[in-house]
Amino acid sequence: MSAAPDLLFRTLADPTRRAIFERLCREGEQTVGALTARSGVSQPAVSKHLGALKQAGLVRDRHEGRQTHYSARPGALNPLIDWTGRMAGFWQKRLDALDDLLKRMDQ
Amino acid sequence: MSAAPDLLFRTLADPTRRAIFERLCREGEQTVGALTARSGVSQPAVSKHLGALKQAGLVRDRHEGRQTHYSARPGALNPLIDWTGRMAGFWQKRLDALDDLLKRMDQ
DNA sequence: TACATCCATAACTTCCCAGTTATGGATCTT
DNA sequence: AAGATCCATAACTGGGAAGTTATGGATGTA
Repeated sequence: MSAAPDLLFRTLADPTRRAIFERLCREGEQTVGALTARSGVSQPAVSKHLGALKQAGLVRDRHEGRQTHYSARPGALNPLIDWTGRMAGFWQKRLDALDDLLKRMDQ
Repeated sequence: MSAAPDLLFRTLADPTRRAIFERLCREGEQTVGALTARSGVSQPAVSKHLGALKQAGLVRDRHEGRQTHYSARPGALNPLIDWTGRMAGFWQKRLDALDDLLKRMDQ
């Protein structure tokens, strides 16, 4: 069930897509048009990225008339935080084990 | 100087490569042969992944005779932790601003 | 109604990258 | 010295994904 980090890493690996997500985090809800304006790519490309972000649970969309508003869902980053924490944890655990060993050797 | 997260995300996006890094975190230093044995891919593929991990600063290598030992460098994950923290921070900051606004409207 | 705007999807092209096999240098073994 | 083992690099192939243009549905506006 470690599939969550995989999708998150894959989704955030693309710079354009990550930039869109960052903008949504910084500036809050945005329409597709607003995001397209300063993205450097075409509108369909932005829509596709937003689709990927949505599938990864990183954004929400809200329809209002003919425009769609997207907003970030930072909670979706939790599996990423967990993963990094786990990696650091393994490291620490092995350090502790080494520490123990050294203490036992010391006496 | 936000190039660090980019390289990290790109490097960790590949499942095989991330699995190698995870094993190094969990079990500590490993030779290329040991990593290849349970990786599901060929030895050259593993070498290539290790090269990518090394270039991203995620692993160290140590030569000993004809074998090369690789070990994880969890400190390299710091830019990732910073990035996620920053995203969550933006979110929180906007929540606080909203809170302020509501308070001012309330009185 | 007719036209314009906003967004999503389809169809296509291009390019990057993960994987392979082949090979060679370096080191250990006999 | 000869053979075997470990690893890295080169050369190549295939698949996927990010980008484009074209288009259409839905909604707002004249």
